[in-house]
Amino acid sequence: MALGKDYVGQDCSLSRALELLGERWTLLVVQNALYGVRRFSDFQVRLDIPKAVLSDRLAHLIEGGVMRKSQYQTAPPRYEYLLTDAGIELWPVIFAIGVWSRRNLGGEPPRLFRHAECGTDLVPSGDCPKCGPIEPAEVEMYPGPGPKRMDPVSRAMNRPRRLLEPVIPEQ
Amino acid sequence: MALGKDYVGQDCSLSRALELLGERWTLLVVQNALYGVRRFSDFQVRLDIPKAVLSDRLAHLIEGGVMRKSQYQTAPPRYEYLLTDAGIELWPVIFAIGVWSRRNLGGEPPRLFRHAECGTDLVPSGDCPKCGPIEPAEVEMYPGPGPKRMDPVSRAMNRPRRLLEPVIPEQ
DNA sequence: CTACCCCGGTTCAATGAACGAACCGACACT
DNA sequence: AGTGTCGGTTCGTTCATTGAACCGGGGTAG
Repeated sequence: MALGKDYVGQDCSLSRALELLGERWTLLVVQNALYGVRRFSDFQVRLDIPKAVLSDRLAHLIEGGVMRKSQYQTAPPRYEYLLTDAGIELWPVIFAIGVWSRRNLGGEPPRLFRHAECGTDLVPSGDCPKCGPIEPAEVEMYPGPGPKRMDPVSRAMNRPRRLLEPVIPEQ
Repeated sequence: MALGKDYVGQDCSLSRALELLGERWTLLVVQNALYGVRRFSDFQVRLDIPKAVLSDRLAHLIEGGVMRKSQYQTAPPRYEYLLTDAGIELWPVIFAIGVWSRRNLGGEPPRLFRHAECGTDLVPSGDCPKCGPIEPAEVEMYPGPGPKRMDPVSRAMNRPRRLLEPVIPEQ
């Protein structure tokens, strides 16, 4: 999507954002990164995405300044994929789409979000109703009533935890 | 994207929303509907989108309850495409992506948004800083410094006007 | 009456993207 | 020496997008 045959000629910010974020899987990758997924193989397990596509999407996100690649061991060289500040700023977008989806498409949420400090669930704007606007790192996710995946990565994510806190699948 | 090879197995609201909204062009169609575009040919002129794709996307949006088709003349039968309430509720999502894009990808905005009643520009959350949360119908768009398309539909959109107010290209 | 235009589409061949299976290289462990 | 893990790449098949051509109902100008 990002080469040549884009949303050329569009004059709005939305089209520029969609060239980067509008490809299939991309927003789900960012969402999982917010949820703490960092490793190539963990994204792959959680998303059931072809490796070639994941590789392509991560490359585009890095190119676009949304994620960055960081080496976490040298022998053999291994990398993890982290959100940049620009990427973390996508939290309101992802939360807003989730809110819209639950209101308008229905379905039980597998995860809920509350302000870690005071335990109050976030309102649709993404703010804490008691404390006002909060950072993604102040948000705690905890299991909701909806169905959950049972792969090791998802299971590690089903414990209450803050956004951006690294997911460590057991074994 | 919406048939068979979807984001099956994903457990989150985001993936359900993306099955409907994540296809190429779809969010741009919704955005233009919020900006007042209603007719098939006007979407087509504004977006430079293949007719077959536009037809497909409108059908999916109707199926998903985001838009509805309304007859505006009988001989010959002509239809316009309107947002449902669910569709109008996508305004915060679209505004949030636009805000993110301007902050993180740069570029001059061709359009700015203010509260129609008091004339104050909206804050990133989409609220009016003086009056608090407001409805999309209370938002007025007006030309910003960025480049603008010059097709008849876009030209009609470059005058200050409220969201959802129908665009009527001259001629 | 005829020709042409507008609107809202559909059809079709060519191109490009996504999928999934197979493979690979570096290293660790047994 | 063989097996396993991580982070990929390669490749043939399938699916989606594109742009051009076509179409039909009706209005309008000559």
